[in-house]
Amino acid sequence: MALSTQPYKGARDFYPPDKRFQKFMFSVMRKTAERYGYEEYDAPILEPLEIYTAKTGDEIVNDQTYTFEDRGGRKVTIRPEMTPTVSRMVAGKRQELAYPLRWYSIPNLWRYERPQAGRLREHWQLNVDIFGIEELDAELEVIQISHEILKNLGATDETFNIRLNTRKLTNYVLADHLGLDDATTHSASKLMDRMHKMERSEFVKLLKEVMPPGKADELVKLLSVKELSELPDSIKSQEPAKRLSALLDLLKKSGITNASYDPTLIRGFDYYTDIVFEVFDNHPDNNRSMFGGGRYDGLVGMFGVEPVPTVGFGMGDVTLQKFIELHDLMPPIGTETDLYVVLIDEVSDHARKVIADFRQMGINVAVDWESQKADKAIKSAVKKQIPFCLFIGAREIQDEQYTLKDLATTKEEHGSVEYLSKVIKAKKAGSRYLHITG
RNA sequence: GCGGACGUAGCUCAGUUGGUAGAGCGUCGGGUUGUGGUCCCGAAUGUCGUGGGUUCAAUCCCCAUCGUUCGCCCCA
Repeated sequence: MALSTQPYKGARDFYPPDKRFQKFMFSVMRKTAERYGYEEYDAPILEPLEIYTAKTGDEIVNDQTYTFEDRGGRKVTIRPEMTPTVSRMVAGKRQELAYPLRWYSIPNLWRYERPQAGRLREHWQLNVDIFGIEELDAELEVIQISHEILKNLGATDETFNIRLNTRKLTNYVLADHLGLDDATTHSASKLMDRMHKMERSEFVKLLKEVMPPGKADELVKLLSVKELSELPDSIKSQEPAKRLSALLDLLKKSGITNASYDPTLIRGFDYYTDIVFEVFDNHPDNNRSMFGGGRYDGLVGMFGVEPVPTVGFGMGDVTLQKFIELHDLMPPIGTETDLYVVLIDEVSDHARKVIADFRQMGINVAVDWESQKADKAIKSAVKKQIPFCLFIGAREIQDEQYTLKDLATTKEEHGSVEYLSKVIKAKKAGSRYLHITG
């Protein structure tokens, strides 16, 4: 019985071209985060189950995560998200860290679920968090970073939009303004989160099943506003509304033209305490939320230390890749190998020395040790997308002038190792694919 | 966890109202033994996802199972 060559359900193999693309995405993420002074951290992929159950307080965690018992009888979970982990790390050094902390990471995360479009069991997610700032500057900075990553990937403001809301305002509207009890507030907010996914009449019908019809009608009216200013005075005069309004203003002043208020925005996690945001793809074939984040001031405090105000977001690679493909932002990404050496006659000490010299010059060299025929070696190099071929045969060895072939232009030139290295480097520098410099 | 669709060559797929299969692309070889992408010629490759059932006979029908995929629940 032959073994299957397929990767595990819901997980992916990254063949070199896939990995190249991933490295490209990650490098844009890293460079953008670092431009804002964020530092990279990492942590174990395994965590004690409790850091997830304590937060959500539910057994759902058991059903939707990879959890097992280790040989010491400990319940262990493969991390499904990074936020509890980073909160744990901050809490662990609560007193000695220099605030504000600006941290980022690109962890591999796992959840036990049925795979579907844009959602696998395994994915990578950029996590950007700022700890220790209560003011809106934290929200502004984090949203700027997420906006700028998309821009640095080549996206324009027209291709996506940023929606904002605040948990506090939603709670005020449901609990205080409409006077709903806790259970009704909860079920109403779950419905609100799905409002855009259904017909309006369907939404109203479902809403009326959980609350008095009059209140449902009023809620629908409040959820239909496009701007904070359209809300009744009694609501928009509340602190959370003013705060959100100020943030929207700051975003506009920062040149972000695609951010707006969305009263239906909730986000699934319970740990958000105030402002939340989500980034939506504007492409008709992918009209969905790509990623988001918000303020969660209470999570660090769960570890028994003084709480730390925190704002962060998570950006997954699967949805981001879909965005890049749909908007045709995929850059040509070649191999890291610069040069494919073809030994025409035989492997000589001279040829070995030449190969070593190229490497010494900083050129990434692969050698075609076996193929005697030049045409096969060239085909192989083309297939590997290596930009240059170098021929070393009797002629070259004799006059120490080697033959370099540019596989894209088919042009050849002869020269010393030093000269040809410069030619290769010049071409490499010209093919920079990042939209961000450095 | 629930429901739909699908599973035939490396890839994309055709096919058989039940008699053990085909195309295109790709791969490999040759034309062209120091030069690729074009062209021409030739070749290889399948337990028709897996297991069981019905049948003289199953890739086809039935059941189960695994996998892929889309959606629901849930929500990175």
